[in-house]
Amino acid sequence: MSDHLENIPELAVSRLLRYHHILMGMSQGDVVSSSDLSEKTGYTAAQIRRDLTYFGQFGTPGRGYTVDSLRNAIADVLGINRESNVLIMGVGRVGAALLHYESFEKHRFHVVAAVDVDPEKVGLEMGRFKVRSVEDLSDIVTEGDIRMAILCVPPAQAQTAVEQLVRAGIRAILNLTAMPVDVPDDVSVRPVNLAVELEWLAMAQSRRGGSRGEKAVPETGFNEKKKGGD
Amino acid sequence: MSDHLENIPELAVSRLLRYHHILMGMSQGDVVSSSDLSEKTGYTAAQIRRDLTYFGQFGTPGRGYTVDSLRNAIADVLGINRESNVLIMGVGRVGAALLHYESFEKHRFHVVAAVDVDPEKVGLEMGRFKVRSVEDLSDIVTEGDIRMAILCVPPAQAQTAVEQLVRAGIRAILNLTAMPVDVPDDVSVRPVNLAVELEWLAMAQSRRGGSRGEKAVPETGFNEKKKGGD
DNA sequence: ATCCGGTTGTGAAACACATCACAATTAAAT
DNA sequence: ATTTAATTGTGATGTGTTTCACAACCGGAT
Ligand SMILES: NC(=O)c1ccc[n+]([C@@H]2O[C@H](COP(=O)([O-])OP(=O)(O)OC[C@H]3O[C@@H](n4cnc5c(N)ncnc54)[C@H](O)[C@@H]3O)[C@@H](O)[C@H]2O)c1
Ligand SMILES: NC(=O)c1ccc[n+]([C@@H]2O[C@H](COP(=O)([O-])OP(=O)(O)OC[C@H]3O[C@@H](n4cnc5c(N)ncnc54)[C@H](O)[C@@H]3O)[C@@H](O)[C@H]2O)c1
Repeated sequence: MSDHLENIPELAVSRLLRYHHILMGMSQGDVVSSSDLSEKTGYTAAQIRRDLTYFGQFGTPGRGYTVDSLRNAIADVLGINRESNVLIMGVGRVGAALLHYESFEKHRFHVVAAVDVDPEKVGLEMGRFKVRSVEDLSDIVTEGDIRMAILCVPPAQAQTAVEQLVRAGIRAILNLTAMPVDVPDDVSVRPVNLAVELEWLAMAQSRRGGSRGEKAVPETGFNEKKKGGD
Repeated sequence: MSDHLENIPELAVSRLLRYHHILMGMSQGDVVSSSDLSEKTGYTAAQIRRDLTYFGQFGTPGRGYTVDSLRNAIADVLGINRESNVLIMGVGRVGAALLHYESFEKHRFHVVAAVDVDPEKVGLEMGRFKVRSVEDLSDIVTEGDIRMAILCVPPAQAQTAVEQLVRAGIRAILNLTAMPVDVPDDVSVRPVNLAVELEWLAMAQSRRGGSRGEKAVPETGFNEKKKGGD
């Protein structure tokens, strides 16, 4: 309960996020040992214990860690210990699927609004939402206390849409578009690109016969930087 | 053009994948320097050059690298220099969106079939596909020469569905389900979980005022290992 | 009260990775 | 032909991360 996020190794941070996620799926009262977590993650038990010592001591020797307090400690140091409201931008096939998806709630993310530029879409009821116009974006963001958005507009509109989002006050964007976007330094973008994910699989494929795919490997970063091809 | 994937540092591999992706979006004839790539990726130019020396020398001093040959060399060493056929399993909202998505072609992934368990869905025309029954899975996989699948069934069916896929001969699975799944050692799974991606953003959010989010960070690994909660 | 199996927390050593700095090389200009 | 400006490829160095191995610790059994 001492050190802060800045002094924790980047790679440890990505693992902490993983532990957190696993702990979210365990019953509060339970006790979990580093070797339990090792089995679930593929990381070594020693590494897990080391990761935890970067910011405190929570375990009891001979027993392990109590799920609840460990999860809380991690969430605390990662700064993900609060509720977040989320906006969906672009209600096409992907955006519509997201509006019917309920499972974000468990992770304390609340989808609270959806906007589209297409007059045909504005006003439609989808899931438990009414699609609103992108013209009202600023108001929606302010009223809804929204700081995060999921971007699912066509790639060609990605940059424009991001600029609208930023102007409206959004500070974090999950970019489902395959298109890289530029943002100011104080806005975070996290790209998700299924083609890239498939490429990882293709790579793993071609490794058959080489090293067995045991070792777990690190996690990807924060911001995109410049424009580039698709 | 000498060393093999196994002796390349894990972290370098993840960057190579990134370079590859960027090069895919540039015109073949062009020349690109390590500092160009540095701007686009956020990695230092020295690091990029170092990454490339792990498996050969392709540049001409004073000019840089020709896009085409560099991309090819990377694709070659990563083993992603071939076409792959892909199956969609579960044609709900997400699966249907994927069936209308064309952009995988650019990356040499070809969606060639879709299956569902629901008799209401089987036989429907979606995009340019006819949804087929999960009972015909083995035949479809064999006939279509398919080794990769994108899993978009409900979380509760994830493990069952994966077992069907593996039995049918699929060797690589992109898991869009939020549910971790077990697979044999020689099958690769790549989980994509939007809630986790949102958590990265929440984390970046809470850093405001701390370290500027400049530094690019590594990329996540191959296989899940055991079951766990959602 | 003591022992015992199991587990944590952590120094120290080993390893992997990134950065630095520059000689070698090239294309283009003169 | 020579100069110039640009850029590569890489030893050497330094930093960051993982692993090892074990003393300290805890709770429960005897
Ligand atoms: N469909 C898939 O399976 C899939 C897979 C991976 C990535 N993607 C990407 O996700 C994005 C969305 O895909 P989709 O299939 O839902 O596309 P879509 O064309 O069905 O939907 C796009 C929606 O965005 C709206 N829009 C356009 N500009 C806007 C703006 N400035 N503000 C608000 N709304 C705006 C459009 O009116 C439309 O309703 C695309 O970038 C696509 O490349 C899609
Ligand atoms: N909807 C979203 O925005 C979203 C976002 C993130 C993740 N996900 C995940 O993606 C998955 C799919 O989501 P969805 O909204 O499309 O769900 P959905 O319920 O609309 O579709 C699921 C489909 O899978 C089929 N199915 C079930 N068992 C099957 C089997 N054994 N073999 C073949 N098909 C089978 C069902 O018949 C149904 O058509 C879920 O796991 C969900 O958690 C969805």
